[in-house]
Amino acid sequence: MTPARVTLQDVAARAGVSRTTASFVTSGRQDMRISAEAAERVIRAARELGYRPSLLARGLRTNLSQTIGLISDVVATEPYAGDLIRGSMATAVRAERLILVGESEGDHKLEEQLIHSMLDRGVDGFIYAAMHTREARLSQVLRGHPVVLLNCVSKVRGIPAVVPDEYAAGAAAAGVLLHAGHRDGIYLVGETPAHVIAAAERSTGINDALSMAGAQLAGRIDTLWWPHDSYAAVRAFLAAGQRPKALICLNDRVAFGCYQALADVGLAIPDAVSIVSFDDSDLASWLRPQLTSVAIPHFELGRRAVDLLLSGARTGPVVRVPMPVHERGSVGPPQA
Amino acid sequence: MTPARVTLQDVAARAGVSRTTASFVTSGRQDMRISAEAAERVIRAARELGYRPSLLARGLRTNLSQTIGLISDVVATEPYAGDLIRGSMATAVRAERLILVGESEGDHKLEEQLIHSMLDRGVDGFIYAAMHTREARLSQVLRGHPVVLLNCVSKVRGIPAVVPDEYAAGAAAAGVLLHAGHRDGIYLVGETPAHVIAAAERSTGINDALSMAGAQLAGRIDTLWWPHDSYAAVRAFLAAGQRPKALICLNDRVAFGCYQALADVGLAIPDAVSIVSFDDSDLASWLRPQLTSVAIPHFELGRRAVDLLLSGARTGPVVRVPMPVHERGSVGPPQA
DNA sequence: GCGCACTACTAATCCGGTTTAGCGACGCCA
DNA sequence: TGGCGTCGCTAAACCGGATTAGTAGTGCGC
Repeated sequence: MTPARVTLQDVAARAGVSRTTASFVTSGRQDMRISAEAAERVIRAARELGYRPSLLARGLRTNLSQTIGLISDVVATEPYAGDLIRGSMATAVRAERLILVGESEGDHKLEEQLIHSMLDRGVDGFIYAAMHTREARLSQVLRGHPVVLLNCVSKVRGIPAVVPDEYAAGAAAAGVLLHAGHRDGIYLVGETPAHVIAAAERSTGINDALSMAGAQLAGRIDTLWWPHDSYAAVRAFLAAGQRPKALICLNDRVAFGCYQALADVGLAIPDAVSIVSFDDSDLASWLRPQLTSVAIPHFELGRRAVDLLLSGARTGPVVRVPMPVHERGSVGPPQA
Repeated sequence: MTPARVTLQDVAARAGVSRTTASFVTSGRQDMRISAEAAERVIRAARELGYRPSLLARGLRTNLSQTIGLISDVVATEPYAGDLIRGSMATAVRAERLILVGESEGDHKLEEQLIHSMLDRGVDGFIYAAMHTREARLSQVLRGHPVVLLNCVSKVRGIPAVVPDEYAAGAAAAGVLLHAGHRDGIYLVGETPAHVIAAAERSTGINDALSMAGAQLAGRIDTLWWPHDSYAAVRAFLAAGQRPKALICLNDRVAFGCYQALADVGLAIPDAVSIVSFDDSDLASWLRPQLTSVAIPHFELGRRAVDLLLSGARTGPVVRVPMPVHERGSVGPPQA
C-alpha cells in the first residue's frame, strides 16, 4: 500500500559506509572528516535510491521540524487575505519550510488549543496574524517560542512585527487628490474607531499630508465600512444639500456604496466627484470608472513575516511595508 | 528559552510506574491490563505536569502524524476559496488534526516538491483541491497514499472526490426564473468551455430544468467570466436591439458586468430584466438590487473532504454537495 | 503441592534520524 | 622505536514515544 520509505540505513548499506557516515554526508556537516570519495558514494546512493530524510525522526533529535505555525484570527474569512497565507507559504517553501495553518476565530481557548497542537508537532516558530491591524494580546503559551506578529502589534514585549504602513498610505491617498488639484471639499468616508489602528493611522496620514499642502478635510462622513452603510450615509449627506468634490473612502466597499449613492443623484465620477480608497480589492478594477485605491500588500506582508521569523529575530522594531497606490480613473481635477 | 517539554518519563516517574504503563494509559489502549488505580495515578500525574505527547516521537513509531496535507492549485488566489481551507481546517481541528498547506500554482514540479515535503513530515493523507471544478491529473508521487479530491475529479482511478452539485445548481437557477413566471427571453451569459466542468454541468442543468417546464433558452451571450467582458458583450447585445427578459449569469462577476450594461441603457432590474447568478460572493449582496445567486459551498466542501479522508475511504463515488440558492431582489415576474 | 491461567505490570526493542565518544591506521618526530 | 596527533570512519547512545515479549504474583483446580 503505502510505499516503503528509503532510510538512511539503506543508503549507508548501498554506499558501503556506516549510518553515521551517511548521516554526516546527507546532513551536510562539515566538522566531521569524511573523504571526498566516501561522500560521493553516499550522495550517489541517496540519489539512486531516492532517499528523503524523515523530518519526524530528524526533528525528534534536533528539535527542529522545518515547519512554521500560522495562527490567525480570521484571515481566511476576509476574501483577499488568502494572499497573506500565500505569501507566507511561498516564502516558506523557498526555505524548505512548510506551514501549518490554524484559525482561532477570535476564540482564545481555541487559539491556545491550536498553539498546543502545533507545538506537539514541533513547529519551529509562529506567525501570529490578525486580519485587521490591531493590538494583540499574545497567549502565554507562546512565551519562549519564536513569534512574529503579522498585521498586529504588541505593546508588552518587543516582539518582531510586520504591518502595512498605514500612515504613509493615508498620506499617499491624500497626495493623489492634491496632485489632481484638489484643495477643498474633501471628505473622509468611514468611521475611525480608536482600536482599529489602520483607520487611525490612515486618518493621521491624510490629515498630515493635507495640512502640509495647506489644505484640510472639509469634513467626515461617519459610516460602517460596508456598501449599504456608506450608501445610506452618503445619500443622506447629499440629500442635505452637501456637494463634496472628493471622497477618501476607508476601503473599497465603502467606495462602492459611494458610487451607488452618487449615481443615484447623477453625480459623475470623476467629473463631479473624485474618489480614492484603500484595499485595492478586485472590486476596485471592476467598478466604472475603475477605482483608485491604495493596496494592502497581503502577499508581501506574509513574505516579510516568514523572512523575519526565519532570520531568527526574537525581538525587533515593527517592519512597515509600503502600501502601493494603484491609480485608476476615479480621480480627476476638481470641477471648475 | 524554549520551555522544556514534559516527557512520558516524567509522568511515569511521578505516577510511580514504568514508561510502558504510562504509555498504555496516555495512549488509551484497552487491550493491556492496567489497574484502575494505576491508570488514575498516571492520568493525574499527566494533568498536573501538563503533559502533552510529542507527535514527532509518536509519529516516528506509529507512522501517523495526525496531520493532513492540503495541496491546491490556486485556492488562495480566488477570494472566497479561503473558505475551502477554513472548512477543512475547522473539521480537521475537531478531529485533533492539523493541516499543512501548499499551493502548487499549477506548476507540476512545485506540486511534486510540496507532496514530497509533506510526506517527509509524515502526513497521513492528502486533500487535493482545485479552484475550478475540473479533471485533475494526480501526481504519481501520491500513489499509495490516501487522497481525497476536492472540487475536481479523476477518471483514471476511483479516487474519492467531493464536488459541488453543479447540475442541480443549474436546475435551481433556472427554477428560480421559472417560478417567477419566466418562460422566454431567457439568456445564458458566459462562455462554457468543455474543460470547465462547472460550466458544462450548470448549462445542462439549466437546459434540463427549462425543457422540463416546456421552455428553453432564448440564446446565449458568449463572454469571458469577468465584469469588463460581460459588460461589453451585453452592451453589444443590447445595442443590436435585443431585449432579454432574464439573464442567467455564470458567476457574480459576469452579473456585475450585466448590471452595469443594463444601467447604461436604463433597463431596470428586476422590472425589465431578471438576473440570477452563481457564486454568491459578497458582491451579490452589495449590488443594488441584491443579486439572487447560487452559492458555492466552499466551507462545506472542505468539511466533507476532510470527513471523507478521515473516514478511511480509499475509493468511492463522487460526493456531490448541494449548492444553496440565495434568493434576493434581482428576480421578478416578467414584464407584461 | 503442582501446574496452569490470569492479572498487572515492566524490560527491552524499535522507529529513523543525529550526535558523542572512541578506535584503528598512518605519518611524523625525537 | 615509542609516543603523539591526525585522518577517516564507526559503535553506541539519544530523542520520546509505541510495542513486543516477557515476568512476578495470585488464585484455582485436582
